[in-house]
Amino acid sequence: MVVQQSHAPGQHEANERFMVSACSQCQTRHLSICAAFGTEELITLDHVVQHRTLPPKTTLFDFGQPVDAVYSISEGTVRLFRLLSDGRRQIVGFAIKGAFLGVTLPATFDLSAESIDTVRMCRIPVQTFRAMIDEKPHLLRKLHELTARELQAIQGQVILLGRRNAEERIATFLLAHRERLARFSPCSVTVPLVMSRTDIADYLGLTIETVSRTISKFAREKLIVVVPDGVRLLDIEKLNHRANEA
Amino acid sequence: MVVQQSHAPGQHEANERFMVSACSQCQTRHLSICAAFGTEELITLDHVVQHRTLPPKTTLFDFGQPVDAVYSISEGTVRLFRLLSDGRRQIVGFAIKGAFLGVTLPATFDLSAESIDTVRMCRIPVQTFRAMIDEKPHLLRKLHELTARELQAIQGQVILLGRRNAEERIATFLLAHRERLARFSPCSVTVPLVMSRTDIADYLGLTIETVSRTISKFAREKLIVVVPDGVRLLDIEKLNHRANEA
DNA sequence: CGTTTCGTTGATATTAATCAACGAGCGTGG
DNA sequence: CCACGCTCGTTGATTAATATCAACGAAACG
Repeated sequence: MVVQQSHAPGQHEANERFMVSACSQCQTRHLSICAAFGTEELITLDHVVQHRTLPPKTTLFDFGQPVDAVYSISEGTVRLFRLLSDGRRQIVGFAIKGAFLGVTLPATFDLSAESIDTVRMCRIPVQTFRAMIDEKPHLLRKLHELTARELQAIQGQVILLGRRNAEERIATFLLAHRERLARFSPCSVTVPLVMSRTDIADYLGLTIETVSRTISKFAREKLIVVVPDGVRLLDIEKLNHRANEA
Repeated sequence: MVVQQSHAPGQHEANERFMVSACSQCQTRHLSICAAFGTEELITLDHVVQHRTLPPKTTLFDFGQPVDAVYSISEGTVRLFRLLSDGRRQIVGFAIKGAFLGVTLPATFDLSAESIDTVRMCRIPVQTFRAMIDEKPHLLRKLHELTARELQAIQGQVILLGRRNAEERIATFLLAHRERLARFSPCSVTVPLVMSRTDIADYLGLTIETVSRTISKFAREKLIVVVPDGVRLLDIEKLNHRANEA
């Protein structure tokens, strides 16, 4: 669904001539909704998909906007959020490699989305996508599966926000984020955090100060070490215990 | 999907002889997933569906249990929740008439469910349901639609729990609950609350005391009146303002 | 090199939780 | 039928957790 990596200007066209399908070569394909496509469908897809690279802090779409396209993220991190009228923000999730934005196929976006770092993505016009769903029950099945997975994930978020304290939230977040990233990068105790403390705070229903203090506390207790753009988990055992406290 | 109402013992068999399909006579059919079924399918359904009436405070299923059946609620209220090991409870939703439990088709239940009051429901063995989905793309479409709607609803819950204070939560809950109930009963300013204050607290991520105090405060301010088993909304305008404060 | 953003830390304020007491309603059993 | 014991909701007093306000240093940025 996305070409493997950026090419020198001249090389790009060359690739298009040689490759049967750029989407079929896509590294994130098997992680994404595109895993549901067969070879011919991928070729069809090549003609409708728009590959885009977004700089950091770019809006993908805004809450309430009519849905004109759906997105598959192939690199980078996107924050999905809602703003209250007074500026309070709740981040509902971080979309990373393989994420599909638009599982609910709403008429208007039910969330806003912004790139955090540089994001590569595939944009599919929604009418095209709907047409494909109508043709292929298999795709609808995959879409339902993705929606179901998302629903289950967000149920966890509800429990976190409703009934867990600051320490449990941070510990849970670090462990869960590591887990998510482990799907690609070899499983490491170093958890890269491309999002800011403010993003983490708005995701966990806390303030930036509480996030900072709790991370500092964990560091003081030697559960983690803060490293540039992330944390290294020193004691996953104990961290897990702090996540499921009591 | 469910017969209209309970019958005298002898009458029940009589009805079965006369009616083409009990499910086709179901009052809640058009509100539920069964709206996706055609006439012949409803007849098929009659043979696999188990109609059950549960007394209050009865477990429908427990978190982690293998999913053996899915449920359609035709009367009463069910609480859907997760328990933490120390007894903290987070209610994720209240299922009422027309609700379908099992939209994500998981292998094991991702929530626990208990009747709050007397609940009438239709139980469909999961393998039967899966088989129907495999045959009918239309049903899968409906299921996806339900899952999507649920996902959108729970996103609202995340925003509520993450970024709204006690007053906003209570006001939002009362208005939203009224809205949900308005689908059946003629739209009234009286909101029946079958669930206890503890249930409301566990749904809104608060304590029972905070719920009680906030409701009392709204009553003192003449926004609502507490009536037996519910509240009457006196000033929906202002209540709405309190819900979306700032 | 100034300026802005970001993360950290400290002091204080505020919200909601906790602890505690009480009264009303309800079901049970004497 | 009444008395007892529950559960439930309410309210008050206090505590604890987290938010808010404020200051600062370091890194990033133009």
